[in-house]
Amino acid sequence: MTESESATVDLEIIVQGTQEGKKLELRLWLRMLSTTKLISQEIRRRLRNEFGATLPQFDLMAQLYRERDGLRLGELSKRTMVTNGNVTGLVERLETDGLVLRVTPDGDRRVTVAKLTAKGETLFGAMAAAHEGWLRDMMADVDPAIVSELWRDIGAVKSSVSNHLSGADFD
Amino acid sequence: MTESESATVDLEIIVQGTQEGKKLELRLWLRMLSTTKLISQEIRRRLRNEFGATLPQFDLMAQLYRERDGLRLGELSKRTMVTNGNVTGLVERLETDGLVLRVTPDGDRRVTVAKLTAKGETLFGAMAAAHEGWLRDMMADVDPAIVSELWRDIGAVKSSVSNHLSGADFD
DNA sequence: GAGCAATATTTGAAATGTCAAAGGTTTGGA
DNA sequence: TCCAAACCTTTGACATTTCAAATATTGCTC
Repeated sequence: MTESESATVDLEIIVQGTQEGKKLELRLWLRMLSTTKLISQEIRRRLRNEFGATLPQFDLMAQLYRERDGLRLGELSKRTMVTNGNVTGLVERLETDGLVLRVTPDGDRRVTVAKLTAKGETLFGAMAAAHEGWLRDMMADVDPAIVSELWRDIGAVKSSVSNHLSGADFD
Repeated sequence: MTESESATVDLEIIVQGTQEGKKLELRLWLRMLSTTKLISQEIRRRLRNEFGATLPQFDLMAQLYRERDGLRLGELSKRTMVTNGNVTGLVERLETDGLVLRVTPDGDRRVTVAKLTAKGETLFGAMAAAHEGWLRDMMADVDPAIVSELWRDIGAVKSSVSNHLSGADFD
């Protein structure tokens, strides 16, 4: 490549958005992923140390907490973004710990509905309060206005992604 | 609770920032988590369908791709944010597939260094190119200026989180 | 030079994760 | 009515995940 060609290329890069423009989406994704991992690990560690629970269990219980009548396993699977087979084992273990109850409704015997027990509700209440505090602490250095902006803009990302999925997925 | 008390509470909520203000960090976290899961699942599906690879394998190979001399397993563990024990199995399977090579350097026999094989480099090159394209596609509806902003602001979140970890973690 | 702390990886147990196939149940025509 | 398609959950094979304990090696100290 001659010098003049090189200069031309550089100009084009600058015009198009400067190097970073090229892989912006990739860089955003890597940063989202590492940040999410960091926060997840911290929450996982605290849930384990303070409540003896796991993050997936917490997620599942969160869904049941706001649906006091319980949820079908398939519905739980959608809401937690966890596969059906996985939900089976998850609920199984929570039932063993007395936090969740499984019921088969009269109308349709294909269905299994999971509900929080009283013990489950109590435990989740405590975990949820702590969880919210942990997040506030972890994000304490971030301007609330920025937090708001992020919430909105990540919503836009989620929308875009939802509209460009290859599989049979949709939100 | 009387009606007047109830009204007072409502007013306070509004003054303080309207319901949403209260749990902003929690809401941001939930949205980050679900968005990350969504993107991860899409990438995982495509890696599997088009290359027969898994996301953790892809991540690990990405680190080795930019360090042609290889990396010690402990270093791989830090960079991929995966535990030591996990790296062992991951590298083991990649070695079985002929994508990665394990070497023990002369100087220190405690150490294992993993390197990409020629086959591994070729495969990863193809995966990386596709991967970048998938991300561009998925985020196609998001204004590049927003993507840039998100990259910066999520960096701020990551910083804040890093400074408020309970364990012996730091970045 | 013997022993002990520090370092690096592996191992083992338990939980989570995916996918595909298999099991029951319901439902809606023919 | 019967049966095939659709629906819901479970199962089984395998990969990934964490944590803690076990191994192996090095390096330092006395």
